[in-house]
Amino acid sequence: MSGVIELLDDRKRRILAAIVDSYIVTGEPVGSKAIASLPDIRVSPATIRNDMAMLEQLGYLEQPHTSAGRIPTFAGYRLYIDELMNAKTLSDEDKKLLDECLDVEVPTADALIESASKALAELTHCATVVKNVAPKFSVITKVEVIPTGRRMYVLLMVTSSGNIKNKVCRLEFDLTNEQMEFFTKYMAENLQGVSIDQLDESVIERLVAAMGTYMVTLAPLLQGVCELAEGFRDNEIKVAGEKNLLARQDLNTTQLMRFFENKNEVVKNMLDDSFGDLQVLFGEDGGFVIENSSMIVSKIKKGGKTAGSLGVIGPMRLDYAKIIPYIEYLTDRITNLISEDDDEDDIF
Amino acid sequence: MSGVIELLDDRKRRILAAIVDSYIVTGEPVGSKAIASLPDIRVSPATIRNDMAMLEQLGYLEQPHTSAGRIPTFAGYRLYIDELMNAKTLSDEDKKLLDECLDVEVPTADALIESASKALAELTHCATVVKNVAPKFSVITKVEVIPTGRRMYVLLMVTSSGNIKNKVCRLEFDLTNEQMEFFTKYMAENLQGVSIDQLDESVIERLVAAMGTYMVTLAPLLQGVCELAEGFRDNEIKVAGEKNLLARQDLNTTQLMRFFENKNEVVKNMLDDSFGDLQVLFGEDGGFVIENSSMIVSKIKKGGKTAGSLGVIGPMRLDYAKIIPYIEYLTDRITNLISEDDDEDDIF
DNA sequence: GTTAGCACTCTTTTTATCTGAGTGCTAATT
DNA sequence: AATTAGCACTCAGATAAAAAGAGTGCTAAC
Repeated sequence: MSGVIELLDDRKRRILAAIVDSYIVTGEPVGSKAIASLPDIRVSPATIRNDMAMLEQLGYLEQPHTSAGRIPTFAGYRLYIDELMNAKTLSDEDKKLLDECLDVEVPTADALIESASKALAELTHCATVVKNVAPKFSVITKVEVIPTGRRMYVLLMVTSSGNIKNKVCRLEFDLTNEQMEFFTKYMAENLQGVSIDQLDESVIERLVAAMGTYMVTLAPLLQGVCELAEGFRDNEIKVAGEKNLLARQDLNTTQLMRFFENKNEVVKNMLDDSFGDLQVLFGEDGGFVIENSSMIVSKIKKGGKTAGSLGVIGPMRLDYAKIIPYIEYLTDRITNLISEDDDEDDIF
Repeated sequence: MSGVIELLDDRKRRILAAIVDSYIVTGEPVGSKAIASLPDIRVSPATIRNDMAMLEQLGYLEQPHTSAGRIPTFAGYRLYIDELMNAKTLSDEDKKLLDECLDVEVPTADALIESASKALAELTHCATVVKNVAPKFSVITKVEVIPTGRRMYVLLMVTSSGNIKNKVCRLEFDLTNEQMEFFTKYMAENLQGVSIDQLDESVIERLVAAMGTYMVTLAPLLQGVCELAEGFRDNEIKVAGEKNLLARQDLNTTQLMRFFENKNEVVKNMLDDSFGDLQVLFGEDGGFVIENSSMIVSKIKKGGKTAGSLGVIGPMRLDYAKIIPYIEYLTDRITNLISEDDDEDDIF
């Protein structure tokens, strides 16, 4: 091994790391002089220039123009993230801060993910995106109907993941007590334990058909039940802190808008694709086109399966060394918290 | 009267109107030549220049710099809106379009206002703001508690305005059937008919005290009830279409952000202040500082009292002649729709 | 292998000049 | 008395030229 010429020796790696570090902070191309002045680099600018030329040849750096410093390429960032940066370990204060974000009243997967998302957007001054697939795993535990006015009824649906949604239905006629009791019982018998994912029009149609003609007045309620389930499913992708990005001038506003408007289609695929627990995607990767942007995503698990993901979207020059540990910590905690629930409360 | 020199004769008014019209469309200062070329102005540029100088002296116009055309001042806009512009009358298609926006499933004040707000944001490419004070008028019609898991209960609150909110409570102990029945009955006896506006901590404390020691386990539920009422109250101000404004470069992004972040405090006062049914506020008026911005607000009524307001926020150079009729129509329709309900369904 | 020195490149900043839209005033016209 | 043509004047914005500066690559010396 010692005979092999190392294309990327230790010094070059340190220089590359220093360049990315600097670029992340300033956003300006980095010159040889700036690097030479760093305390732990003990060579002259000329030497650094040679190394930089080499790093450029290897595809880790590029020059915006001849007389400018260097900026990292995609490959440069990747290497930095995978091998070069020294991820900050979280201080106890950091952990305490993050724990507080997860201290929600009722720690369902939903509430935890949502709260983490908002906190992270705040902390990083970036946008965050969450995907919550808890609905897919969760089943209906309860459907209630409650009269609230003349011909007005509230449908209430509770799922095993602890989520609740309600919906007002306006009917053509008032229901008799008998009808209401029938409905509640019918729902308990036919929908309890049914996966949110499976409950679609076809199920409803079958139920309506099976219900018999006498109870046909109840059909609109069943329709409402279906819409409630849909509501749970549609809720999958959520973005927080969009405004943090719109203010930045290194990201294209139009592209951002387009992204946010189509978040459901766009992000869904990105988070679906199989990848490790934590992954960083760049700009045009994975079909979402926000030039100069980067996305750090991490998975949240539950019983071995992916229960959701939490991600930060920002400029390419994110403070990876800080943010990655943040995300890792949050997703780990959430993963633990929702697993604990499993034993304690049998929510799923 | 005929002897009095008219400072603002008909021609000057027409010229002012033409200048504002043009500026609203182009955003560029308007010169004498452009006005002279209009079909219904039959005087030379020189004459128009004289009139423009006069209009400037009167405070209706200003020049960004010597060699530029004129732009309207606040007073210019005000006169334009109050007297000069010819508001477009809505075509049948327009009305149909707007009616469709109000065709919501369950026409509560809330739903109507929300739907109108979103539609208006879309139609005008501006932000819209709504204030919904329905909660103030509405009273509690129902409080239910529904068990949904070990020590987990859903509180459901329904108000007379047809709004529903739910909240999960996690208790220290499971409730007995007896306790649940007691709670429901206690709520029905003590909170039914109580105004959302009045239900605060002090009421809850009184109820807890009156409940007796045996039922003290229920205190957290009462706390939850209080929070639900708070939730109704907090929901007062909503903004839609923020992004439409962030894209514009004639509005200061920072000021916009600040505005949106503090919308609750800022907008509340603006809409509270007594004013006519429809009002236009400019830039720095009323304490909200988005330079170069304008806000058209219109009231929604219910039984003579203000039930809410609907407003459009955009650049000063809004298409008032089009948007004002839109808002007027929408608020009128909503006012009618929620009054009809009064007779038909006795929701309030 | 490293470094000082230096010519070279290319962006950015500064300075100067030009152009044109639009005005205000005066004097002629209706 | 009101309107208009004519003209000098102003000033923002565009275009061009010049200067400054940051950073490089290469060569030759260490």
